[in-house]
Amino acid sequence: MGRGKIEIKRIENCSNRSVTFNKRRNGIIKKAREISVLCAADVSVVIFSSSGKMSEYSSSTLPQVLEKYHQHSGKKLWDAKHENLSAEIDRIKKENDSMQIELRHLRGEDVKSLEAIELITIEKALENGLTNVQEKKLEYLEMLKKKEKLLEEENKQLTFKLLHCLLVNLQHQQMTMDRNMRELELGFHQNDREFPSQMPMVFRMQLIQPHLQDNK
Amino acid sequence: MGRGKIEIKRIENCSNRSVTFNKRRNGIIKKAREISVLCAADVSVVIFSSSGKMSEYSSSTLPQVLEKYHQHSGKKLWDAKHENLSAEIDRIKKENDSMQIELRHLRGEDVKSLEAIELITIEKALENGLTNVQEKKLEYLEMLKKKEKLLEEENKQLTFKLLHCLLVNLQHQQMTMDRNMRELELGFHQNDREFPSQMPMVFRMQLIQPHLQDNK
DNA sequence: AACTATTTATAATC
DNA sequence: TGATTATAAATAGTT
Repeated sequence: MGRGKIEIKRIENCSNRSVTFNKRRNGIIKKAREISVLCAADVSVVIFSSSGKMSEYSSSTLPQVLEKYHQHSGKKLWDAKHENLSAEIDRIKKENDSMQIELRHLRGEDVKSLEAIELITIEKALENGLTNVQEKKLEYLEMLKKKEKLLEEENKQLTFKLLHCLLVNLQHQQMTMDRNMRELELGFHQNDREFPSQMPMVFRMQLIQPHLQDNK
Repeated sequence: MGRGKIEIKRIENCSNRSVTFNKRRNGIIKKAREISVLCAADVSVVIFSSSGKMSEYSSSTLPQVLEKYHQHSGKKLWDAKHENLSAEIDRIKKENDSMQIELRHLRGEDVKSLEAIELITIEKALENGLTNVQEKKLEYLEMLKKKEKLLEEENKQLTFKLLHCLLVNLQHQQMTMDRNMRELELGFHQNDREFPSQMPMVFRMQLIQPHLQDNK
């Protein structure tokens, strides 16, 4: 139906093919809609263009139609996918079970049915694990000790620096007191209220006392 | 297209509907085949008549087309069943992973990242398991000992019975020999070759010797 | 994307 | 049912 008859074979010209595809796709979907209305039929059409674009028409929802298809054709639709999943579930479940058994054995549960050799194997495994874990614990403790030592060392150095600082401070204080004494002795009393010495006595005491406590 | 134009609405006349359905179904499937060839398209058509009869066309297999559909439309096709299975797989996999981790920890592997508290917990678990397993081993050993004792007891009784049997046997032999002696003394020589005594000497020796060894 | 000559599909009829 | 046919619809080639 058209200006000329065409052979039903792949249209090589890409843009021609695309145009024809669109026209015919619309035609099919229109026809599908018509038959579903005219004849109360349930229809699903899914079309992928050669470029991968999808079009669909479905009188009811596609899953519903597929469910019908499924009923009709005896399961063969879902099975592939479904069976893969089921198989995977089985596989994982088995893995699961064996691990569960191993765990139970390692906990010493459920060992009634075991032979002596198995018991010994499990015991070995447990002892092994225990050794490993205790080793790790030891490592951890040693690490803690090292850290402790480092901190102690740091502490020592800080204390040393602090003491040094304290000493300097004391010397400075002494010097100031000496100067004050000298000023007192020389009788510069009128300047005391207007220009107090750089660091007031109270402040000096606050700074000094904690260190004195630390040194106790 | 036909002798007259028709409105697109349900055909009430049942046989008319059936005729139209068949003609149009053939038409759609023909068109589907044509577009798939002309345009290298992937097409699936599923049609159910109002009486429930199914027709289908699919350029590749329907599951393949549906797989494509699935990829395109993101899961909404593989409904409840499928998702249940997927969810179960996820659940089991998680369970699996946690068990695997626990097992690794119990083996003392992979514990670099662990905190001290965790290490101690694992150690406790291992010690617990070890205690349990060793208990079981003890039970097993005791069971073996009991069995041993039972067997020894049984053995003793069997030995006793055997000795008794042996004694009876010896007595019987003695009696036979005595009788033979008496017969010899009484001069019944001619009967010896034709009627040898019930149990020949050689057989008696075979039966007796092993018991003598056991008794040593 | 619209047009149109022609083919194709199909509704009505036999 | 199945074949025929007049006509509607689809569409290939064209603009």
